[in-house]
Order: sequence, then structure tokens, then C-alpha cells
Amino acid sequence: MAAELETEVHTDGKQELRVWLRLLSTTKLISQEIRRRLRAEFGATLPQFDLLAQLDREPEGLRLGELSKRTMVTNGNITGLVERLEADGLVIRETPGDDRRVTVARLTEQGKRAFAKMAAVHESWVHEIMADVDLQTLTILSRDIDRLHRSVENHLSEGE
Amino acid sequence: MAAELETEVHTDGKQELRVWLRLLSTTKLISQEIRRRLRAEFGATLPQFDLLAQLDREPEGLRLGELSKRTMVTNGNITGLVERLEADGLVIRETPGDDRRVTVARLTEQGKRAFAKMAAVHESWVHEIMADVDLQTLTILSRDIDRLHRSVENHLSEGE
DNA sequence: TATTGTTATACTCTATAACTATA
DNA sequence: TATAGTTATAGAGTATAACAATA
Repeated sequence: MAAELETEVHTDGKQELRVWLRLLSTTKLISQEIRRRLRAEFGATLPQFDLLAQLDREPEGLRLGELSKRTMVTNGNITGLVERLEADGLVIRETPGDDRRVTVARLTEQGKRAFAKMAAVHESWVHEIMADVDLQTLTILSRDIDRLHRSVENHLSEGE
Repeated sequence: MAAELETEVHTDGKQELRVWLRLLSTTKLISQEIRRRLRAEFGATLPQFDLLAQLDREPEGLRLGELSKRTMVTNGNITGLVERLEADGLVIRETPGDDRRVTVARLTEQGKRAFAKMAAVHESWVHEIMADVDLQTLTILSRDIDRLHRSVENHLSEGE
């Protein structure tokens, strides 16, 4: 009986919708604040910060195609994004191997220093903004959003 | 002991950061898919859909300032957003009372029909995309994201 | 022929500030 | 003076497709 009810509830899609709408508005709420501060303090945008974070994890750099996947930014738009960061001296593009089609982007020394500063301040902002949320909720959220992410990712990649 | 440890862990901000990064990438993953479908099926964007959803809940319509708050879109940008929807015949602007500064936007009949269709399909998309997530996880997520949202909202409004 | 990345284009969103009309 | 909304502007993101160079 209970199982039947659950299945029924789950089948109608209301709970999914509720989760999605809350996800969307909460992310918008936080990201507007983070973006505002990133722009004010560092003249940077969230996509730029994300791109720098990806490169910071890979000292050898990343091919633009791989960077495109990880940041979920289309190939055509990665070029412009990287160009702006290159103009700021934070990133450099190189053709490392024999395959001359390949371009790898990596952080410059200046880029590493700049990102280290940004990342530290960014973490403190997030900590401050979520300061009133209890640890248990955060722990569960972290686990469940991760489940959701994997599940959605899996679903969408199957449909390709 | 355990309490001390928890406090310590909570103080460093790592868990908050993890939640935020996952929130961000999961939302981006889903919203790219939803936006793609909204554009393909209805020629609409997510901010437009959001605005229509707000108006759909208020048959009397909403003042532009209130609409701005609910959609988290600045006053200056609400004008353009509403204008595009008005050009499509989905929304109408009126000055209802004696205060001639006030403008209220509400759905037209065509707008109501169009949104009903969009909302139904949108719900089915979200249901489909999250189909593999178990109900319990969704229920907990819904509760915890809501907590997070209220907490962040409360924190940010205090700092004004 | 397929792959890697770039270029071109068009549109929307976003943030900010100055401005108009009204109260 | 304060409020409601508009206008103006500049910059960035986004999606799409066509393109060049290389494999």
C-alpha cells in the first residue's frame, strides 16, 4: 500500500519539479551574490572563475576540448573565454606535441597566484553566506546533490 | 568530543564550498538541457519562463517592482523582458489604479494558454531528467535545499 | 573524412546609472 | 524628496553554423 502510494507520487513528477525549482532559485540567489563580489573584487565572472579552477587542478594544462566539457561551455565559446583570460595574463595557450591541431591552455605563474587569492576569498564568502546552515544539513545536501548530479548526467549522456 | 570536532569541521568552510560547487554544476547541467528544450519547442528562455510562471500564479497580475523581486531580475531589465513577452502577445501592461506611476503586468488569454502548455511539458521534462533518482532522496533534497534557501536569503537580507 | 579549434553572427541576459513622470 | 518605471550603455554569456588546418 505504502509502496503503491510512493510509486504513484513518484510517477507524477511533482517532487522532481519542486526540487528543480528550488535548486534553480537557490543557485540564482547565491550566484548573484558571488558574481557581484567576484566582479567587484577581481573583475572576474563566474565562468572565468570556473575555467581557472579547472586549470588550477591540472598543472600540465588542458586541451580546449576537454576544458569545454568540464566547464560545460561550447567549443566555440571557450575560445573567447580563454582569450580574455590570456589578455589578462592569467592563462597561456600552447601547442605542446606533434599534433598541431591541439591547443592546451594552462595557468601562468601570475594566473596561479591570482587564482589562489580568488579561491581563498571565494571559499570564505561561501562559508559566510551559508554560515547559518547546520553541518548535518550540509553533509546530507552534499551527498544528495551529488547523487542527483550523477543520475542526471547518466540520464542525459544515454540520450545522446 | 564529537561536538568539538563538528564545530571545527564546520568552521573551516570546506563543506559549504562543496555544497556550493555541486549546486552550481548540477544546476548548470540541468538548466542547459531545459533551456535547450525551451528554446527548441517554444522559442522561450528560462528567465521568460520564470516570469510567466510568476504571473500565472497571480491572475490580477503583478507590479513590475514586485515581479522584479520575485524573479531576481533588476528593475531596469524587467522592462525589456516584459517588452519581449508583450511583443509575443503573452503579457500585457496596464496602469490599473489612480497612481499613474504603477504598471501591472499580467498574462493575456493567449499567454495563459501558452504557459499552461509550457508548464506541463516542462514538468514532464524535469520528471524524465530526474527519473532515476529515488523518491526519498528527492524528498530530502527538497527539504534541505529549502532550508538552505531560507538561510541564505535571511543572511543576505540582513547585510543590506 | 574526421577532428581540433576558430570565426562569425545574432540574441539574450546582466549590471549600472541617469532619467522621466508622478506622488 | 521619494518612488515606479524606463532608457541607455557596455559587456559577457550562449547557441549555432560555417570554416580552416591538420590528421
